[in-house]
Amino acid sequence: MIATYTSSSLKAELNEKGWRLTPQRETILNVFQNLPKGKHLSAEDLYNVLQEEGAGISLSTIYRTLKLMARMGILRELELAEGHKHYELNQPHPYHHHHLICVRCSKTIEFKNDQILKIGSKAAQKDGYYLLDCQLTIHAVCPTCQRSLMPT
Amino acid sequence: MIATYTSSSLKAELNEKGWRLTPQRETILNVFQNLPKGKHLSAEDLYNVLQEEGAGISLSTIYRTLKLMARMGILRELELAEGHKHYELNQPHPYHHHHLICVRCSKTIEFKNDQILKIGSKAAQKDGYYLLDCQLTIHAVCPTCQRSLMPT
DNA sequence: CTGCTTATTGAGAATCGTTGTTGAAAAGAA
DNA sequence: TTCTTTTCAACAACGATTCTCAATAAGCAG
Ligand SMILES: [Mn+2]
Ligand SMILES: [Mn+2]
Ligand SMILES: [Zn+2]
Ligand SMILES: [Zn+2]
Repeated sequence: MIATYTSSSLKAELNEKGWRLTPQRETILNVFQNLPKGKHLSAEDLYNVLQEEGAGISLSTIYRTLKLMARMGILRELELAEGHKHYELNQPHPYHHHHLICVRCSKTIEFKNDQILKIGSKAAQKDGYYLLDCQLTIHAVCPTCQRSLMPT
Repeated sequence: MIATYTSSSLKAELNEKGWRLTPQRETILNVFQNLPKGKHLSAEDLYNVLQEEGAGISLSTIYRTLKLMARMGILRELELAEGHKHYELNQPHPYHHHHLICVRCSKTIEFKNDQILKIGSKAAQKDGYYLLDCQLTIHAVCPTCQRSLMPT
């Protein structure tokens, strides 16, 4: 987990594995770096953001880039109970955080806890795994949905 | 989180919300209750198991039941990096556990940690959420895949 | 037990997020 | 530059999940 990527550190990390730095990849990383705290983007969200900014990157490239960056540990891939994945920068302590999700309305709250990352690192290390991301996901029912009479 | 459901405790919990106990729901819960430790089932896995057992339950019903039971907190819905969801019984301490997943080959290891559930409960409680499930998911690269020269 | 109301089922069609395929363009090496 | 390899955009294809709807059967009140 690197705190902030620059063009050249991104290039270095890509080249190390035989990949290339393209304008598209640089642009996409930039969007995530300038994202407000607590904001998560789906592939389609990102596509729309880029359209508005005039940087028309194809959906295919977006999907490929998101997956690539998630596998490199640059982005976190989140399942926020909406039928599609969301992504955000994978930042180290003290920005590292977790998600509390309402399974009914999908409202999501972020929270921090210093122990989690330690527990996760230790678990990965114990079996010789190289840690990419460590997320505590809490599925729950929010106060509003608890009050709602509607079942389901 | 209830340790073991019987026909009647399941019925009670369903009826409380205006739902009904059907033979299909009872059968499906039974499959999970008799599943070997560490085994997870996808919707299609479950469909096949039921076919072999002679209890032909339709895929539609399986999907509906899995979602229902996950929302009730009876089952856990897991994202094990294979493009589809997996399910297992949602059991309390000391059976409650977490998952360490290789993002390349999807190999999954289960591990336990007593603190996690406490941390999760506290986080949910703080915001008035009703806890259903709490899972620490670790994305990593397994030793074998680290050695493999193949990128991606 | 009987009948009524309404949740649930099964079969298949439909949806939609994601992945695969292709020829063209761009990056990196020499 | 020139050659080789990777990446791109566009669109087709895929597959997991959801939806639709007529038929069935829980649950409940009498
Ligand atoms: Mn977040
Ligand atoms: Mn498990
Ligand atoms: Zn809610
Ligand atoms: Zn692996």
